[in-house]
Amino acid sequence: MKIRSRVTDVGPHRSTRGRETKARRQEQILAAAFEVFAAHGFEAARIDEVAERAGVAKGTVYLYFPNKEQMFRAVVRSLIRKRIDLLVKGLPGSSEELLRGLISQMYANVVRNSKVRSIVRMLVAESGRFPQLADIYHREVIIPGMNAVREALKRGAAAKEFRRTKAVDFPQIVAAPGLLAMVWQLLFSDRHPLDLSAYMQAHMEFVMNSLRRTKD
Amino acid sequence: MKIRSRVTDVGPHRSTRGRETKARRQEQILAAAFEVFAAHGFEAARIDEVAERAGVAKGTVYLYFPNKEQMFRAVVRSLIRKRIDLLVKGLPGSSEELLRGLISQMYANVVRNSKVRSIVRMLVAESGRFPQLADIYHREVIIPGMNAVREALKRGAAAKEFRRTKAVDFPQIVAAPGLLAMVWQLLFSDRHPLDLSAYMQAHMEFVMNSLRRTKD
Amino acid sequence: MKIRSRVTDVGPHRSTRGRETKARRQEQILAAAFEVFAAHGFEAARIDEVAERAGVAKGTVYLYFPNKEQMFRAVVRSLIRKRIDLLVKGLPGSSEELLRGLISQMYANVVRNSKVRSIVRMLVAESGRFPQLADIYHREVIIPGMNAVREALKRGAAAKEFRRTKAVDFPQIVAAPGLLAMVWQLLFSDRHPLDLSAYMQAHMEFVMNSLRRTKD
Amino acid sequence: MKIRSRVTDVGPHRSTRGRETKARRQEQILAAAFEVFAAHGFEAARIDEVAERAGVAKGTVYLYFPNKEQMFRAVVRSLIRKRIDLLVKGLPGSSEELLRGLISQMYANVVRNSKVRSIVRMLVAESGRFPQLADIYHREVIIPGMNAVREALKRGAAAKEFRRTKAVDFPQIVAAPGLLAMVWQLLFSDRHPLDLSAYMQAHMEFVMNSLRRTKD
DNA sequence: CATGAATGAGTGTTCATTCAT
DNA sequence: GATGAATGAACACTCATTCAT
Repeated sequence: MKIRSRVTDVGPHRSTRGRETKARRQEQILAAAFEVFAAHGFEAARIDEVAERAGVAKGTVYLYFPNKEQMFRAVVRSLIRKRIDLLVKGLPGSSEELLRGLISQMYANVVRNSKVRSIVRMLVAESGRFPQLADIYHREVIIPGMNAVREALKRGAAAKEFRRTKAVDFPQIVAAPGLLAMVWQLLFSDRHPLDLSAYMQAHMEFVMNSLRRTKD
Repeated sequence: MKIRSRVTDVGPHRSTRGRETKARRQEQILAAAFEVFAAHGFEAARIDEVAERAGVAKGTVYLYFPNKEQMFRAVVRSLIRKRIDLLVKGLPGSSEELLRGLISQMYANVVRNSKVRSIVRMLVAESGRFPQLADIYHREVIIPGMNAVREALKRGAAAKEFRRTKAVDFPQIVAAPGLLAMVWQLLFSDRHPLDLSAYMQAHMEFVMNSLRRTKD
Repeated sequence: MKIRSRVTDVGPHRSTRGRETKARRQEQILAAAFEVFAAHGFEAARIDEVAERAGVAKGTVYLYFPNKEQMFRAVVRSLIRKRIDLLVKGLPGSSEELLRGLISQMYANVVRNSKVRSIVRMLVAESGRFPQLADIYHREVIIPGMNAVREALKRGAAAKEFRRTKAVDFPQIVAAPGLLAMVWQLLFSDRHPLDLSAYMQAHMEFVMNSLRRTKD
Repeated sequence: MKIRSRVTDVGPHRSTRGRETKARRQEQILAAAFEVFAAHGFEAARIDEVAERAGVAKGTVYLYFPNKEQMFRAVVRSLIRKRIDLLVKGLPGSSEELLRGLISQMYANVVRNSKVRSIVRMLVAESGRFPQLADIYHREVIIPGMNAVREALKRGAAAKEFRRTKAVDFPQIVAAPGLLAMVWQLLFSDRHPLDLSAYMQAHMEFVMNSLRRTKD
């Protein structure tokens, strides 16, 4: 084990070179690789740039990943893994509250999260080249998310709170505006920004209007 | 070695063919370029492959496009132009019928159209590199589409057919499930196919439930 | 900036282990290096593989050899040294018996010895890069071997047992089939194996027929 | 030897760039590649150097050979093909004359030919990596050569000119001194040159002494 | 002494672009 | 115009060598 002095980081001279643990290095490079892949896509990403951003030499990158492709896979996988549980958290209260909570979470953790946006972009861009990654995403993110929504719809229907709806078979429909918001930000954020708060409210209103049995 | 018939290709003197061959060539190359860009993305696309698919020599491509980037731009622009008007067609009948028609059109012309899917993929993938293209798409496709939906919503509200909804400010929400279906097909089509007909019905039901003032 | 304390480099106390370990390590590495160089040639040999086969870390190799080139030289030199005396052993009996003994030895110790074959291969392959090594081989192996044969030829001629022959000036000629057998094995051993015993007999018969004065 | 096109070379201005036929370019590069491979071996050979010697850009090399390995194979194959027939020429006169002719040819065309020496070096050096090439050499050069010698031995025996010898089973033995001379030149030419003429005479004398039935 | 992580110059190969015919 | 051979800059990846621990 190495004696890592936190103090020296702010020392008179940045010790750029390898002081960090192997795992830390791995993460450094992974983080740098994410940035580069997210910015340019797989093919246009340069290992040189990854190395530079990670603060290591080019060769060092290859001590941690056998090649560019595996590096890309590792990047996407590691990022997908991090968001899963956030979606399928607890399920308390009335069905409406529950569903609102899920949607709210989706916006907080997914739509507003620029990393997640980047993952989605990368998946869309490279799904031809790396279909397995889309698969992982489907299994780890989409399915859990859909199940959570479906559960809420069923519970609401059972409690006569929600009407019966085909959306039980396609819970994606409920979440779709969230995806649209993500894509919107990917494509138009600078020139045609979206008021996400108002958008989310409209989204929720739209969903609840569709589901609620009693009319106001 | 290739069996290349030299004779038929270039006549020794003014080739009798090709008056408008010029324009046709342009289109051939454009079509080939679309296929290649759609399949591989900008960076991984090979001019070689474009030329081969277009049935011309590599050098010829450069007679029609100054470089790869302009070629890409031309491809996307030409494709965007073609779909616009389909969405904003006539607006007859009841508001519900109108809206259903719009959604139905969206599925027929957009969601189910693999070219459009490819455009979306390319836009998502390359919007970092070519932001203007997203702009064009926004102007030519998104805005007209949103206006059409908004118009239907307003008309329905004016006729007391639809309830008042914030979705008027964000007509994207109504169409969002269509986008989701497109992305779904891009990412998961092979391994987790989507029953588009049932999905569209669920989508419509969901929308109409949300908008209709009278309950069934 | 690195804070390198020169003092700590010298261990605080003499390491009790490894007295002759030093020499043993040297040999381990040398043996491993031979295998690797023999298998791949100088340029294609990997220090990594040498270290692995020697059971040491890569850096350790550099404690015993300043660089790859010196390592190669050491390998070849050490191997050349080991075979010399075997050829020039005692010279008893009739000249024919003597010569037969020399040839027999050559097959037993040289032709059939895969290490020697590897040396020859390495010399042939790398003589352009390392001409001194060929020199050593010439001095330590070729010259002694030629002298032994020449001596036998002279003795046989003096005893009227052998006829006078120009081969005295080129004793290589007598041994040449042995070299051919080695090269044959290097190039064709797997697909076109050589029956070495029969070959050696034919070789001896051919030599003796050439040298003997009386005819059978 | 190359048939250098006379006319175009003396053009008004040395057109260094691609004027030559595709086939000619191929040969240029092949010739350059031979030089480089012969000088350094496969692994140490640099494509850069090949290109430079061929007077083309590095990329051009890859228009003619898909990769370094195929280039190497092509080099060796093309060289092997050129020498075959020279060995198995006509078979006139007495058996001794015939055999002397064969040996003489071997020295003139093989031993003294530096290209052939280089091939042998390359085969020895790289036979581990490219065993098929040794195979080709065996089939195209060794076997024909051995057959020619065997034929001469048989004919001589049938005519009672030569004695019966096991060398019929191993004609390599008769030619072995030629190989030794080649290897000698590869290894020792500069520092310990060989008087090839005297050597060849000694070789022939040695062979004839071994084969002739009548004694002088 | 030994280690093995880190380095970075160097190599094979690709590919957008040019240009002589 | 059309061709496709040629170019050379650029990139992924390797590996001998160094050095902090």
